[in-house]
Amino acid sequence: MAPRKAPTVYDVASSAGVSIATVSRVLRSPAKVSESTRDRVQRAIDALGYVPNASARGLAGRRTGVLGLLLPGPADPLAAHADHAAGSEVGVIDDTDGSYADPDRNRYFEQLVRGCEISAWSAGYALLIASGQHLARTVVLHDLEGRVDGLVVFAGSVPDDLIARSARRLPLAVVAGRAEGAPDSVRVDDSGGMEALTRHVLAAKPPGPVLYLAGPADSADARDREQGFHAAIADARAAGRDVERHLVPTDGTAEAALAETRRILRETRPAAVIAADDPSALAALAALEEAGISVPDQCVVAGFGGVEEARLSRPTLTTVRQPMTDVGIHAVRTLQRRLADADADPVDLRLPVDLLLRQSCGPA
Amino acid sequence: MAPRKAPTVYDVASSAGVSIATVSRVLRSPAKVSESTRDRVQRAIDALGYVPNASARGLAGRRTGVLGLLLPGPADPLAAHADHAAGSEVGVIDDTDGSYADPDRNRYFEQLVRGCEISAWSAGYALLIASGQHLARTVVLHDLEGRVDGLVVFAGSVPDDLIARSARRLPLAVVAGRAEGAPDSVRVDDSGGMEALTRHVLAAKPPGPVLYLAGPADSADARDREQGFHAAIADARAAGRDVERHLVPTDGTAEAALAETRRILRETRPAAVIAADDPSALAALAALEEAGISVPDQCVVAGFGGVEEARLSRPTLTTVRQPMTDVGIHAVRTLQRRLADADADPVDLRLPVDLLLRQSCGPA
DNA sequence: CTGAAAGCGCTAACAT
DNA sequence: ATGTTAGCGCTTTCAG
Repeated sequence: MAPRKAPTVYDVASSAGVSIATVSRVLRSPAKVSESTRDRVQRAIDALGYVPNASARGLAGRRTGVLGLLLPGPADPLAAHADHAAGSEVGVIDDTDGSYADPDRNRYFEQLVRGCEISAWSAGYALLIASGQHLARTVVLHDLEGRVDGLVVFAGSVPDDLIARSARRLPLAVVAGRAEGAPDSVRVDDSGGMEALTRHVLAAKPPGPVLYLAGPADSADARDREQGFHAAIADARAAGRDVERHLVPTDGTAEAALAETRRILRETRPAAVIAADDPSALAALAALEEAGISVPDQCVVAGFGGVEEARLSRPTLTTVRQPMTDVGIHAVRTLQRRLADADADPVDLRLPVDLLLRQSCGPA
Repeated sequence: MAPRKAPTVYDVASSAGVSIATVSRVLRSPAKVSESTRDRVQRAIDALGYVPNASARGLAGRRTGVLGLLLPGPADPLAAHADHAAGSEVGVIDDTDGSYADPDRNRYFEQLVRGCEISAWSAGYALLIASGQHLARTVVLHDLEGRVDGLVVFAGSVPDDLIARSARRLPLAVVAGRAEGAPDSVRVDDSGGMEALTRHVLAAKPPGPVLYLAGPADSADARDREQGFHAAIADARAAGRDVERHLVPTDGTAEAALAETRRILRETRPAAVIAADDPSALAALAALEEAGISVPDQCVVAGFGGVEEARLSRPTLTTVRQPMTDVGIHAVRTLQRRLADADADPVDLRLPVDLLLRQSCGPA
């Protein structure tokens, strides 16, 4: 069953006794064709099983109808999800018992892909995905450029100068970060999320110092979160509260977090541990358990990210959920916007996050 | 900064003082061009930032260089993963403590996407993904047909007759199931996996009957798994062992599994519960705990699927991990195969699964 | 080794 | 309302 040659507009046209222009019209602007011929053409299309050739369309119409998504090395998500209004309020979901059944939590990339996919198809675009790792990143980006009308690029998946070069050629939105030279970006509100989280922790913790596991200093996310942390602390102090804090830079790995927490526990007895990421928070949880310090009674703990383990740990971990599906949705919208108006103002969206209250910070 | 018109082969040609044919040659078959002109052309390409237009290429070369992946309503995965040889041995991984740190476990679709993506790009194809839900499925499939050289379709994401129609036009591989009319398919070895799992359970369980939560009868996967279960039981009996079994059909939901298990526990005291899916197994675990039956001492439990929760439950759940990344990889390979030879023999790959031994079935 | 030229299938003026 | 026609940018014989 060798795939036979696909029928073209010419086949449809002659079969329906019209010109190819008319065939094209019934496909693109049916209103311009009389109902009778429209029906005749449509019948021919169905009979022949005609499917328009996207390459020819793309060439003639100088648009591909495809948007690209470039991710770093691994993953991508795509699960059922309600849109998240692009306001600035921090949503609060009580998930003390870890039963908050958002089916696609944590699946960071999967959610992002899903969001882009939903948004792209509903805008009439197909979605091409690629991760800049298998092949030289530059090759992939380059290849993508010739295939799409716009590009969503995950921050850091490819060097900034390459992003800048591509951004000069086509609409490009950076997600989960920024890139010099790319006008548009969509990310979550890291600092606002951490500030809200810290505020919550400060309200829940017993008396004593706050330990902050900061993550790598070369990560923009980590820096933003830390800034939110400091803001909340400053606020509390301004309100007359005396808060002692210990800043602990780590490389962002759970191992480092574990080692650092253990070390600290030998010197101090923290009343709260806040980590810039969930794995580190979970590591801290483990270190505290080792030390016989009970969570949340003697020390509260909180993370950032919303990974699945945070929901299933014991105690379950209070954390911040990142609306990646929305990031994807908005990134594509940004693309459409710029596709419609190349000179639109640059946008740097910061989507609000959700605080997930769980056992590690005590009763909600 | 309005995106300016992209340079074409003509621009490169005139800039390098050659014909467009030569430009095309340095891109497609560099060997046919003398080194000096090749360098000259390459310099022009770099200087102009020329990127070939995929639509024009697709039209002229009558191949798009794109493969499509059609998924059902939701999700898609994509995580780091080692290739899985397509043999027929059931891999066994001891994961009693739930620390088996495969980063992409459970992420069913994500892994599939990832596999397709890896495989497609390494074969020189881009990957277009779509899920047949937002828009009418038929529209998506149709649209996809005009854009790609081959299609991977998740079983059930679109009606079989549509799949058959598309399969007549282009190489199409069905994954995670079969579809009438599509010659090629790639899925996991459900029956072999369940057979191995059951064998393991039979060896580990205390004396007493085996409960099998079968899942929905209209699911081909569920039927295959049940067949594997029966095969293992028959084997044990043939070996002279006396095994009592209780078959319990469910609708595949955890709720049904919970209710059924509770009901059964009022009448019988099983020594083992095997479920055709992880959520059901976890539900059974809960029902057993309620009834004060200790797992694995008094009753062992096993699931199928390898979801994340199975790793994090207490006790951790023995289950079968499905190599979805490999399914994706092989699906794309199948496509390539048929792209190369439209009359190749049909293939129905059954990829081997891994048994994850955990606490719910006692010490490994 | 290189150039000329004929499409690939479709869209979008421009005619009629 | 419908037909004619000129490309869109690239690949690929076919000559030279």
